[in-house]
Amino acid sequence: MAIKDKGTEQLIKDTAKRIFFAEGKLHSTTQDIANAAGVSRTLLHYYFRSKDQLINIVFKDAMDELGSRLDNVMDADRPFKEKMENLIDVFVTEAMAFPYQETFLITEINSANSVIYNEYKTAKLKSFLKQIESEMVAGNIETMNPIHFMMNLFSLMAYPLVMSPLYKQFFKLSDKAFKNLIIERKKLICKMIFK
Amino acid sequence: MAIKDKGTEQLIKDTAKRIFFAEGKLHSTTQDIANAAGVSRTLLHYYFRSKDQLINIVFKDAMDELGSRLDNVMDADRPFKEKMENLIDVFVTEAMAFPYQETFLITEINSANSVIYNEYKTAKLKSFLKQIESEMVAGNIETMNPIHFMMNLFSLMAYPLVMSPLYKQFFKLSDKAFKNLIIERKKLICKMIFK
DNA sequence: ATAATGTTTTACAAAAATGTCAAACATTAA
DNA sequence: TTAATGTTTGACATTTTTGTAAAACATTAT
Repeated sequence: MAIKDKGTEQLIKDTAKRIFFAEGKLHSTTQDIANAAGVSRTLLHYYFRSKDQLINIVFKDAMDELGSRLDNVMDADRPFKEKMENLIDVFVTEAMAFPYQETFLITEINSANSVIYNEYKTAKLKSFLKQIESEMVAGNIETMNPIHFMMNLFSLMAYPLVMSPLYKQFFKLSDKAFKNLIIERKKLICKMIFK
Repeated sequence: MAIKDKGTEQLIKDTAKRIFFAEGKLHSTTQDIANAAGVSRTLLHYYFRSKDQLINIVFKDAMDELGSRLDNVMDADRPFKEKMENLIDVFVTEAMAFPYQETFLITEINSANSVIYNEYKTAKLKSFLKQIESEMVAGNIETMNPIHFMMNLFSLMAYPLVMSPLYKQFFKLSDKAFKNLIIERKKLICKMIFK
Protein backbone atom coordinates (compact mmCIF):
# COMPACT_ATOMS: atom_id res chain seq x y z
CA MET A 1 0.00 0.00 0.00
CA ALA A 2 3.01 2.23 0.45
CA ILE A 3 3.59 3.86 -2.91
CA LYS A 4 0.14 2.83 -3.96
CA ASP A 5 -1.76 6.05 -3.61
CA LYS A 6 -0.53 7.99 -6.57
CA GLY A 7 -3.19 5.90 -8.20
CA THR A 8 -3.33 2.24 -8.93
CA GLU A 9 -2.99 2.69 -12.66
CA GLN A 10 0.32 4.49 -12.26
CA LEU A 11 1.45 1.96 -9.69
CA ILE A 12 0.89 -0.90 -12.09
CA LYS A 13 2.71 0.90 -14.87
CA ASP A 14 5.64 1.76 -12.63
CA THR A 15 5.83 -1.77 -11.35
CA ALA A 16 5.81 -3.18 -14.87
CA LYS A 17 8.60 -0.78 -15.80
CA ARG A 18 10.59 -1.77 -12.75
CA ILE A 19 10.26 -5.46 -13.57
CA PHE A 20 11.07 -5.04 -17.25
CA PHE A 21 13.57 -2.17 -17.26
CA ALA A 22 15.26 -2.48 -13.88
CA GLU A 23 15.12 -6.20 -13.19
CA GLY A 24 15.27 -7.36 -16.79
CA LYS A 25 12.64 -10.05 -16.25
CA LEU A 26 11.31 -9.95 -19.76
CA HIS A 27 9.27 -13.14 -19.41
CA SER A 28 7.13 -11.84 -16.56
CA THR A 29 3.43 -12.69 -16.49
CA THR A 30 0.56 -10.41 -15.54
CA GLN A 31 0.44 -12.32 -12.25
CA ASP A 32 4.10 -11.49 -11.59
CA ILE A 33 3.41 -7.83 -12.19
CA ALA A 34 0.27 -7.80 -10.07
CA ASN A 35 2.07 -9.54 -7.21
CA ALA A 36 4.98 -7.13 -7.36
CA ALA A 37 2.52 -4.24 -7.28
CA GLY A 38 0.57 -5.82 -4.45
CA VAL A 39 -2.73 -5.70 -6.30
CA SER A 40 -5.12 -8.19 -7.77
CA ARG A 41 -4.38 -9.24 -11.31
CA THR A 42 -7.85 -8.21 -12.44
CA LEU A 43 -6.97 -4.58 -11.82
CA LEU A 44 -4.44 -4.85 -14.53
CA HIS A 45 -7.26 -5.70 -16.92
CA TYR A 46 -9.50 -3.06 -15.44
CA TYR A 47 -6.99 -0.34 -16.22
CA PHE A 48 -5.30 -1.72 -19.33
CA ARG A 49 -7.82 -4.22 -20.76
CA SER A 50 -5.14 -6.73 -21.77
CA LYS A 51 -1.52 -7.61 -21.25
CA ASP A 52 -0.78 -6.48 -24.80
CA GLN A 53 -2.24 -3.07 -24.10
CA LEU A 54 -0.11 -2.67 -20.99
CA ILE A 55 2.99 -3.74 -22.90
CA ASN A 56 2.14 -1.33 -25.71
CA ILE A 57 1.79 1.56 -23.31
CA VAL A 58 4.99 0.69 -21.50
CA PHE A 59 6.70 0.35 -24.88
CA LYS A 60 5.43 3.68 -26.12
CA ASP A 61 6.40 5.41 -22.87
CA ALA A 62 9.89 3.99 -23.13
CA MET A 63 10.28 5.10 -26.75
CA ASP A 64 9.04 8.58 -25.94
CA GLU A 65 11.22 8.81 -22.89
CA LEU A 66 14.24 7.73 -24.88
CA GLY A 67 13.41 10.29 -27.55
CA SER A 68 12.92 13.20 -25.21
CA ARG A 69 16.02 12.36 -23.23
CA LEU A 70 17.99 12.65 -26.45
CA ASP A 71 16.17 15.83 -27.40
CA ASN A 72 16.83 17.58 -24.14
CA VAL A 73 20.54 17.14 -24.37
CA MET A 74 20.94 17.73 -28.10
CA ASP A 75 18.83 20.87 -27.94
CA ALA A 76 20.67 22.56 -25.11
CA ASP A 77 22.39 25.72 -26.25
CA ARG A 78 25.75 25.03 -24.70
CA PRO A 79 29.27 24.23 -25.91
CA PHE A 80 29.48 20.78 -27.44
CA LYS A 81 31.77 19.24 -24.87
CA GLU A 82 29.62 20.48 -22.01
CA LYS A 83 26.57 19.04 -23.71
CA MET A 84 28.27 15.71 -24.03
CA GLU A 85 29.33 15.68 -20.40
CA ASN A 86 25.77 16.40 -19.45
CA LEU A 87 24.41 13.74 -21.79
CA ILE A 88 26.74 11.14 -20.38
CA ASP A 89 25.84 12.01 -16.82
CA VAL A 90 22.10 11.94 -17.44
CA PHE A 91 22.17 8.84 -19.61
CA VAL A 92 24.42 6.73 -17.40
CA THR A 93 22.48 7.66 -14.28
CA GLU A 94 19.25 6.65 -15.96
CA ALA A 95 20.84 3.47 -17.29
CA MET A 96 21.98 2.56 -13.78
CA ALA A 97 18.36 2.63 -12.64
CA PHE A 98 16.86 1.04 -15.76
CA PRO A 99 19.58 -0.87 -17.58
CA TYR A 100 17.22 -3.06 -19.62
CA GLN A 101 14.97 -0.40 -21.10
CA GLU A 102 16.50 -0.67 -24.56
CA THR A 103 16.73 -4.44 -24.33
CA PHE A 104 13.02 -4.51 -23.65
CA LEU A 105 12.33 -2.29 -26.67
CA ILE A 106 14.46 -4.40 -28.98
CA THR A 107 12.94 -7.65 -27.75
CA GLU A 108 9.45 -6.30 -28.30
CA ILE A 109 10.31 -5.08 -31.77
CA ASN A 110 11.84 -8.42 -32.68
CA SER A 111 8.97 -10.43 -31.23
CA ALA A 112 6.15 -8.36 -32.64
CA ASN A 113 4.32 -9.30 -35.80
CA SER A 114 4.08 -5.66 -36.66
CA VAL A 115 5.08 -2.92 -34.29
CA ILE A 116 4.53 0.69 -35.04
CA TYR A 117 7.16 2.77 -33.42
CA ASN A 118 7.71 6.46 -33.85
CA GLU A 119 9.67 8.08 -36.56
CA TYR A 120 12.28 10.27 -35.02
CA LYS A 121 12.37 13.91 -35.96
CA THR A 122 14.97 14.12 -38.64
CA ALA A 123 15.76 17.81 -38.32
CA LYS A 124 17.07 17.57 -34.79
CA LEU A 125 19.20 14.54 -35.57
CA LYS A 126 20.69 16.13 -38.67
CA SER A 127 21.63 19.23 -36.80
CA PHE A 128 23.26 17.14 -34.10
CA LEU A 129 25.24 15.14 -36.65
CA LYS A 130 26.38 18.44 -38.16
CA GLN A 131 27.61 19.58 -34.77
CA ILE A 132 29.60 16.40 -34.40
CA GLU A 133 31.15 16.99 -37.81
CA SER A 134 32.08 20.53 -36.82
CA GLU A 135 33.85 19.21 -33.77
CA MET A 136 35.78 16.86 -36.01
CA VAL A 137 36.76 19.67 -38.32
CA ALA A 138 37.77 21.70 -35.27
CA GLY A 139 40.00 18.79 -34.25
CA ASN A 140 38.24 18.13 -30.96
CA ILE A 141 37.23 14.62 -31.81
CA GLU A 142 38.58 11.93 -34.09
CA THR A 143 37.34 12.10 -37.67
CA MET A 144 34.82 9.39 -38.57
CA ASN A 145 31.28 8.95 -39.73
CA PRO A 146 29.32 10.86 -37.06
CA ILE A 147 26.99 7.89 -36.77
CA HIS A 148 29.95 5.90 -35.51
CA PHE A 149 30.58 8.61 -32.97
CA MET A 150 27.04 8.29 -31.66
CA MET A 151 27.10 4.50 -31.67
CA ASN A 152 30.39 4.52 -29.77
CA LEU A 153 28.98 6.88 -27.21
CA PHE A 154 25.82 4.87 -26.54
CA SER A 155 27.68 1.58 -26.55
CA LEU A 156 30.16 2.73 -23.94
CA MET A 157 27.38 4.05 -21.72
CA ALA A 158 24.78 1.34 -22.00
CA TYR A 159 26.38 -2.03 -22.64
CA PRO A 160 28.30 -2.60 -19.41
CA LEU A 161 25.07 -2.10 -17.47
CA VAL A 162 23.18 -4.53 -19.66
CA MET A 163 25.92 -7.07 -19.09
CA SER A 164 26.36 -6.44 -15.38
CA PRO A 165 25.19 -9.90 -14.19
CA LEU A 166 27.85 -11.52 -16.36
CA TYR A 167 30.55 -8.91 -15.70
CA LYS A 168 30.06 -9.03 -11.94
CA GLN A 169 30.79 -12.71 -11.88
CA PHE A 170 33.38 -12.75 -14.64
CA PHE A 171 35.45 -10.03 -12.98
CA LYS A 172 34.40 -11.08 -9.46
CA LEU A 173 33.02 -7.68 -8.55
CA SER A 174 30.64 -6.87 -5.70
CA ASP A 175 27.58 -4.76 -6.44
CA LYS A 176 29.31 -1.82 -4.84
CA ALA A 177 32.56 -2.28 -6.74
CA PHE A 178 30.66 -2.57 -9.99
CA LYS A 179 28.67 0.55 -9.27
CA ASN A 180 31.87 2.46 -8.61
CA LEU A 181 33.29 1.30 -11.92
CA ILE A 182 30.22 2.59 -13.70
CA ILE A 183 30.49 5.96 -12.02
CA GLU A 184 34.16 6.10 -13.00
CA ARG A 185 33.08 5.45 -16.56
CA LYS A 186 31.31 8.79 -16.86
CA LYS A 187 34.65 10.58 -16.98
CA LEU A 188 36.39 7.79 -18.81
CA ILE A 189 33.88 7.85 -21.66
CA CYS A 190 34.32 11.57 -21.99
CA LYS A 191 38.07 11.12 -22.29
CA MET A 192 37.60 8.41 -24.87
CA ILE A 193 35.36 10.28 -27.25
CA PHE A 194 37.36 13.53 -27.15
CA LYS A 195 40.89 13.64 -28.39
CA MET B 1 14.12 -31.11 -44.88
CA ALA B 2 17.12 -29.25 -46.25
CA ILE B 3 19.49 -28.83 -43.30
CA LYS B 4 17.59 -31.50 -41.44
CA ASP B 5 19.83 -34.47 -41.87
CA LYS B 6 22.62 -33.69 -39.54
CA GLY B 7 20.15 -35.13 -37.13
CA THR B 8 16.91 -33.82 -35.80
CA GLU B 9 18.27 -33.12 -32.36
CA GLN B 10 20.92 -30.81 -33.76
CA LEU B 11 18.39 -29.23 -36.11
CA ILE B 12 16.13 -28.32 -33.21
CA LYS B 13 19.01 -26.89 -31.20
CA ASP B 14 20.27 -24.89 -34.16
CA THR B 15 16.81 -23.60 -34.89
CA ALA B 16 16.32 -22.53 -31.29
CA LYS B 17 19.65 -20.74 -31.38
CA ARG B 18 18.72 -19.01 -34.61
CA ILE B 19 15.43 -17.81 -33.19
CA PHE B 20 16.91 -16.66 -29.89
CA PHE B 21 20.37 -15.45 -30.89
CA ALA B 22 19.89 -14.30 -34.48
CA GLU B 23 16.29 -13.14 -34.53
CA GLY B 24 16.08 -12.02 -30.92
CA LYS B 25 12.62 -13.52 -30.43
CA LEU B 26 13.07 -14.23 -26.77
CA HIS B 27 9.40 -14.98 -26.14
CA SER B 28 9.21 -17.84 -28.61
CA THR B 29 7.19 -20.92 -27.72
CA THR B 30 8.07 -24.55 -28.32
CA GLN B 31 5.56 -24.45 -31.16
CA ASP B 32 7.40 -21.51 -32.75
CA ILE B 33 10.66 -23.42 -32.59
CA ALA B 34 9.14 -26.63 -33.93
CA ASN B 35 7.50 -24.75 -36.81
CA ALA B 36 10.73 -22.98 -37.69
CA ALA B 37 12.53 -26.31 -37.68
CA GLY B 38 9.77 -27.94 -39.73
CA VAL B 39 9.21 -30.71 -37.23
CA SER B 40 6.47 -31.74 -34.86
CA ARG B 41 6.54 -30.15 -31.46
CA THR B 42 6.57 -33.56 -29.84
CA LEU B 43 10.06 -34.17 -31.16
CA LEU B 44 11.28 -31.36 -29.06
CA HIS B 45 10.09 -33.28 -26.01
CA TYR B 46 11.43 -36.54 -27.37
CA TYR B 47 14.93 -35.11 -27.58
CA PHE B 48 14.93 -32.59 -24.74
CA ARG B 49 12.14 -33.76 -22.41
CA SER B 50 10.97 -30.21 -21.64
CA LYS B 51 11.26 -26.66 -22.82
CA ASP B 52 13.31 -25.82 -19.74
CA GLN B 53 15.81 -28.54 -20.61
CA LEU B 54 16.17 -27.21 -24.14
CA ILE B 55 16.65 -23.70 -22.84
CA ASN B 56 19.21 -24.92 -20.32
CA ILE B 57 21.18 -26.71 -23.00
CA VAL B 58 21.07 -23.72 -25.33
CA PHE B 59 22.07 -21.52 -22.42
CA LYS B 60 24.96 -23.72 -21.45
CA ASP B 61 26.15 -23.99 -25.04
CA ALA B 62 26.08 -20.22 -25.36
CA MET B 63 28.04 -19.71 -22.15
CA ASP B 64 30.62 -22.29 -23.17
CA GLU B 65 30.87 -20.85 -26.63
CA LEU B 66 31.37 -17.37 -25.23
CA GLY B 67 34.01 -18.69 -22.87
CA SER B 68 35.98 -20.60 -25.44
CA ARG B 69 35.82 -17.76 -27.91
CA LEU B 70 37.49 -15.57 -25.30
CA ASP B 71 39.99 -18.29 -24.47
CA ASN B 72 41.08 -18.86 -28.02
CA VAL B 73 41.96 -15.27 -28.58
CA MET B 74 43.48 -14.54 -25.19
CA ASP B 75 45.60 -17.67 -25.32
CA ALA B 76 47.12 -17.07 -28.71
CA ASP B 77 50.85 -16.51 -28.49
CA ARG B 78 51.00 -13.42 -30.62
CA PRO B 79 51.73 -9.72 -30.10
CA PHE B 80 48.98 -8.00 -28.14
CA LYS B 81 47.79 -5.73 -30.90
CA GLU B 82 47.56 -8.59 -33.36
CA LYS B 83 45.59 -10.58 -30.83
CA MET B 84 43.18 -7.71 -30.39
CA GLU B 85 42.72 -7.29 -34.13
CA ASN B 86 41.95 -10.96 -34.36
CA LEU B 87 39.59 -10.85 -31.39
CA ILE B 88 37.68 -7.95 -32.89
CA ASP B 89 37.37 -9.64 -36.24
CA VAL B 90 36.18 -12.94 -34.79
CA PHE B 91 33.87 -11.37 -32.25
CA VAL B 92 32.20 -8.86 -34.57
CA THR B 93 31.71 -11.45 -37.28
CA GLU B 94 30.07 -13.78 -34.78
CA ALA B 95 27.97 -10.94 -33.37
CA MET B 96 26.73 -10.09 -36.86
CA ALA B 97 25.33 -13.59 -37.16
CA PHE B 98 24.08 -13.88 -33.57
CA PRO B 99 23.65 -10.40 -32.13
CA TYR B 100 21.32 -11.43 -29.30
CA GLN B 101 23.31 -14.25 -27.78
CA GLU B 102 24.36 -12.22 -24.75
CA THR B 103 20.93 -10.63 -24.44
CA PHE B 104 19.48 -14.11 -24.25
CA LEU B 105 21.93 -15.10 -21.54
CA ILE B 106 21.25 -12.02 -19.47
CA THR B 107 17.49 -12.37 -19.81
CA GLU B 108 17.65 -15.98 -18.72
CA ILE B 109 19.85 -15.13 -15.76
CA ASN B 110 17.52 -12.33 -14.70
CA SER B 111 14.38 -14.43 -15.14
CA ALA B 112 15.65 -17.53 -13.43
CA ASN B 113 14.90 -18.32 -9.82
CA SER B 114 18.33 -19.81 -9.51
CA VAL B 115 20.67 -20.28 -12.40
CA ILE B 116 23.93 -22.05 -12.11
CA TYR B 117 26.34 -20.69 -14.62
CA ASN B 118 30.00 -21.51 -14.89
CA GLU B 119 32.75 -19.90 -12.98
CA TYR B 120 35.28 -18.58 -15.40
CA LYS B 121 38.84 -19.75 -15.05
CA THR B 122 40.51 -17.03 -13.08
CA ALA B 123 44.07 -17.72 -14.14
CA LYS B 124 43.51 -16.99 -17.80
CA LEU B 125 41.64 -13.79 -17.06
CA LYS B 126 44.28 -12.53 -14.66
CA SER B 127 47.03 -13.13 -17.15
CA PHE B 128 45.08 -11.28 -19.79
CA LEU B 129 44.46 -8.32 -17.48
CA LYS B 130 48.21 -8.28 -16.78
CA GLN B 131 48.91 -8.11 -20.48
CA ILE B 132 46.60 -5.16 -20.80
CA GLU B 133 48.42 -3.45 -17.95
CA SER B 134 51.74 -4.08 -19.66
CA GLU B 135 50.45 -2.44 -22.78
CA MET B 136 49.46 0.55 -20.71
CA VAL B 137 52.86 0.76 -19.12
CA ALA B 138 54.39 0.46 -22.57
CA GLY B 139 52.26 3.41 -23.61
CA ASN B 140 50.35 1.55 -26.31
CA ILE B 141 46.96 2.07 -24.74
CA GLU B 142 45.49 4.66 -22.44
CA THR B 143 46.01 4.01 -18.74
CA MET B 144 42.90 2.87 -16.91
CA ASN B 145 41.55 -0.03 -14.91
CA PRO B 146 42.01 -2.92 -17.36
CA ILE B 147 38.46 -3.99 -16.65
CA HIS B 148 37.37 -0.72 -18.23
CA PHE B 149 39.48 -1.55 -21.23
CA MET B 150 37.70 -4.87 -21.66
CA MET B 151 34.26 -3.40 -21.08
CA ASN B 152 34.98 -0.69 -23.64
CA LEU B 153 36.08 -3.24 -26.15
CA PHE B 154 33.03 -5.49 -25.79
CA SER B 155 30.64 -2.56 -25.69
CA LEU B 156 31.95 -1.12 -28.93
CA MET B 157 31.72 -4.49 -30.66
CA ALA B 158 28.41 -5.80 -29.38
CA TYR B 159 26.03 -2.99 -28.61
CA PRO B 160 25.44 -1.49 -32.07
CA LEU B 161 24.36 -4.93 -33.29
CA VAL B 162 21.99 -5.42 -30.38
CA MET B 163 20.48 -2.04 -31.16
CA SER B 164 20.36 -2.45 -34.92
CA PRO B 165 16.55 -2.38 -35.27
CA LEU B 166 16.46 1.00 -33.54
CA TYR B 167 19.59 2.36 -35.18
CA LYS B 168 18.47 1.41 -38.65
CA GLN B 169 15.34 3.42 -38.31
CA PHE B 170 16.81 6.24 -36.23
CA PHE B 171 19.61 6.86 -38.70
CA LYS B 172 17.52 5.76 -41.69
CA LEU B 173 19.94 3.07 -42.78
CA SER B 174 19.24 0.17 -45.10
CA ASP B 175 20.30 -3.32 -44.05
CA LYS B 176 23.20 -3.08 -46.43
CA ALA B 177 24.31 0.35 -45.26
CA PHE B 178 24.13 -0.79 -41.66
CA LYS B 179 26.15 -3.89 -42.38
CA ASN B 180 28.82 -1.78 -44.04
CA LEU B 181 29.00 0.45 -40.99
CA ILE B 182 29.54 -2.57 -38.78
CA ILE B 183 32.34 -3.84 -40.97
CA GLU B 184 33.92 -0.40 -40.87
CA ARG B 185 33.77 -0.60 -37.09
CA LYS B 186 36.29 -3.43 -36.93
CA LYS B 187 39.08 -1.04 -37.84
CA LEU B 188 37.54 1.88 -36.03
CA ILE B 189 37.38 0.00 -32.74
CA CYS B 190 41.00 -0.94 -33.08
CA LYS B 191 41.93 2.69 -33.57
CA MET B 192 39.86 3.69 -30.56
CA ILE B 193 41.35 1.30 -28.05
CA PHE B 194 44.96 1.88 -29.08
CA LYS B 195 46.57 5.27 -28.68
C1' DA C 1 -29.57 9.03 3.04
C1' DT C 2 -29.22 7.17 -1.46
C1' DA C 3 -28.26 7.05 -6.09
C1' DA C 4 -24.53 7.13 -9.22
C1' DT C 5 -20.04 6.19 -10.30
C1' DG C 6 -15.62 4.29 -9.79
C1' DT C 7 -12.63 0.64 -7.70
C1' DT C 8 -11.47 -3.93 -6.14
C1' DT C 9 -12.11 -8.72 -5.38
C1' DT C 10 -13.76 -13.47 -6.05
C1' DA C 11 -15.07 -16.98 -8.87
C1' DC C 12 -15.15 -18.62 -13.19
C1' DA C 13 -14.16 -19.21 -18.41
C1' DA C 14 -11.22 -19.34 -22.30
C1' DA C 15 -7.09 -19.58 -24.54
C1' DA C 16 -2.38 -20.69 -24.96
C1' DA C 17 1.47 -23.35 -23.93
C1' DT C 18 3.48 -27.42 -22.31
C1' DG C 19 3.64 -32.29 -21.54
C1' DT C 20 2.31 -37.42 -22.28
C1' DC C 21 0.99 -41.58 -24.54
C1' DA C 22 0.25 -44.88 -27.79
C1' DA C 23 0.27 -45.95 -32.45
C1' DA C 24 2.50 -45.47 -37.03
C1' DC C 25 6.56 -45.48 -39.43
C1' DA C 26 11.47 -46.26 -40.46
C1' DT C 27 15.90 -48.47 -39.77
C1' DT C 28 18.92 -51.90 -38.30
C1' DA C 29 20.37 -56.36 -36.57
C1' DA C 30 19.65 -61.20 -36.08
C1' DT D 1 12.03 -61.94 -42.96
C1' DT D 2 11.15 -60.36 -38.65
C1' DA D 3 12.20 -58.95 -34.28
C1' DA D 4 14.21 -55.06 -32.04
C1' DT D 5 15.14 -50.47 -31.69
C1' DG D 6 14.84 -45.77 -32.78
C1' DT D 7 12.07 -41.90 -34.75
C1' DT D 8 7.99 -39.29 -35.75
C1' DT D 9 3.30 -38.03 -35.49
C1' DG D 10 -1.52 -37.23 -33.90
C1' DA D 11 -4.66 -37.19 -30.28
C1' DC D 12 -5.26 -36.09 -25.80
C1' DA D 13 -4.26 -34.26 -20.83
C1' DT D 14 -2.42 -30.93 -17.83
C1' DT D 15 -0.79 -26.71 -16.51
C1' DT D 16 -0.14 -21.97 -17.03
C1' DT D 17 -1.57 -17.67 -18.42
C1' DT D 18 -4.88 -14.57 -19.81
C1' DG D 19 -9.46 -12.71 -19.92
C1' DT D 20 -14.51 -11.88 -18.18
C1' DA D 21 -18.51 -11.14 -15.33
C1' DA D 22 -20.84 -10.19 -11.38
C1' DA D 23 -20.88 -8.88 -6.80
C1' DA D 24 -18.72 -6.34 -2.87
C1' DC D 25 -16.87 -2.24 -1.48
C1' DA D 26 -15.73 2.68 -1.58
C1' DT D 27 -16.39 7.45 -2.89
C1' DT D 28 -18.78 11.30 -4.47
C1' DA D 29 -22.60 14.05 -5.72
C1' DT D 30 -27.38 15.11 -5.08
